[in-house]
Amino acid sequence: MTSRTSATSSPDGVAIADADAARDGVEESPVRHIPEASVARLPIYLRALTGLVEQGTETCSSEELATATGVNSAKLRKDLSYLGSYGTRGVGYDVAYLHYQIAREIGLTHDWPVVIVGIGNLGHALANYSGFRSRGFRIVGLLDAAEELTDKEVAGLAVRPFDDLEKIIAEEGVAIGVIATPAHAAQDVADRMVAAGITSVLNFAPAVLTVPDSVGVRKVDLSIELQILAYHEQRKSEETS
Amino acid sequence: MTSRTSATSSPDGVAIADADAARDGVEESPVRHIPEASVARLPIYLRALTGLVEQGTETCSSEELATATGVNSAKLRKDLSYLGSYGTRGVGYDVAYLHYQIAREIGLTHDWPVVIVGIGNLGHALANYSGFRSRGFRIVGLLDAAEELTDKEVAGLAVRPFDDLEKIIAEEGVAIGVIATPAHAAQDVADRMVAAGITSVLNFAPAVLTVPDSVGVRKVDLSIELQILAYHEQRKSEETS
DNA sequence: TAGATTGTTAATCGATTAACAATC
DNA sequence: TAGATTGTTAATCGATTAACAATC
Repeated sequence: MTSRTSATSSPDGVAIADADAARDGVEESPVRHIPEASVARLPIYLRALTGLVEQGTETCSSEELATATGVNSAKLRKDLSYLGSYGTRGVGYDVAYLHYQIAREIGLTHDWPVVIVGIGNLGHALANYSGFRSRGFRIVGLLDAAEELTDKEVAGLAVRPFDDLEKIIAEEGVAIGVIATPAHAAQDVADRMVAAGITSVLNFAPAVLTVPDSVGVRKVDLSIELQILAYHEQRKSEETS
Repeated sequence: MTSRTSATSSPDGVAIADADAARDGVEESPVRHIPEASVARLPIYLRALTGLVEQGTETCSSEELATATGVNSAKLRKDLSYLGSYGTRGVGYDVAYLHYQIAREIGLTHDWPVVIVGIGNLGHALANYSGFRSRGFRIVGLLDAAEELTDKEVAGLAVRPFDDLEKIIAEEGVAIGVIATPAHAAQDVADRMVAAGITSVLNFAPAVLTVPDSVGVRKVDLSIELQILAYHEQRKSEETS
């Protein structure tokens, strides 16, 4: 409820969202609820649209966008219909306009300061990942508990001691934290993030995190995907029909 | 249908699965179909069980395992019931036994040689990721098109030119390939992998891959997860109730 | 036998998708 | 007007979960 306090009281103009939120809140009344499965596909459509914009394509049909993203076209139209009616019957969608509407819906028209904790191989890769910066995410802190990493430069940023966490979160108004530490450290990092005001956590550590209900957590597990592939691979060789 | 040819004709004993498959095929008749959503949770249960084994816990209830994994206990029991009846009413599950059964179901009791193509930051992180090795995945090739990387040592393996792909796949009987290249190179890499006999692809590149139906593809997109978090983060600040 | 916990049933919920009326 | 394509309906499919009989 009263969660984003530190994220909105930023002194240096990074503070976000609330003015827009108030406006949007007035105009779109019934708190449109977009199904989780649809939300998860919006970034996929967005990337395909970015590609079309770069190609100079001005208009596309749901069929074309569906092919480009590997999604069923009826599903795609239904997904888009949750956002509003941004297409034109008989014509299709204006690429640039739809791109903007999806970006706005996801929140990518905001500025999202992010901290990454744990600058091992993975943290290093994440810090350099261009897909973050290009989508409104701004890395404002790389932190690691290992003293030997302090002040080393990674992706143009000096690594800082983990104990600077609270200070950076407060100064920059950080709402989103990324955990790329070993499993045993993850819960402690999450606790400190939450205490400092972070309300969304992206967890790469192989650990289940306990956080208050008001805090969003998503988990990426590299080995789980590989295991799911192995399961299907094994099934293929078992096919004796 | 006739897909895994090169993966099974390996000359050096890496060839896998087929003997086991024949045996299993005889014993478990009706080609048990495990729902996709359940398959995706098996690795999560497996990890929790690994933790319990390490703690020396011998038995656990569905309730305990559910709490440890953040899953509803009824759902967990239903998931496990697809594998067989491995629990004891009134008692719970034998941790070591259940661990083995899940590992066997996923295929982690096999040896899975894997190649990684694209040794940038992410490929580097993947090569060093301990979660692969500890689960039966064995990295047998790190490949990159950039000549300046050739013969550099990463995770104890010399990086090899991309053109060695077919040779390594044939020699080692590789069925699973990991793509960690930039988006523009991903489809070409996938095509060459498939032509060389690979039947499962884990794709980290931000691109939609086109492969034959017989080839399994899973996609991990780091920025998509962050965008989904941003969506929910934005919704939190819009709550005007 | 009494207590505990599994494995399964069945109700519910949510997601997918073919089909088509609306409309450009 | 004719052709094209959206936005929506409704049927279907799959996943979740409370409840409980089976059974240790």
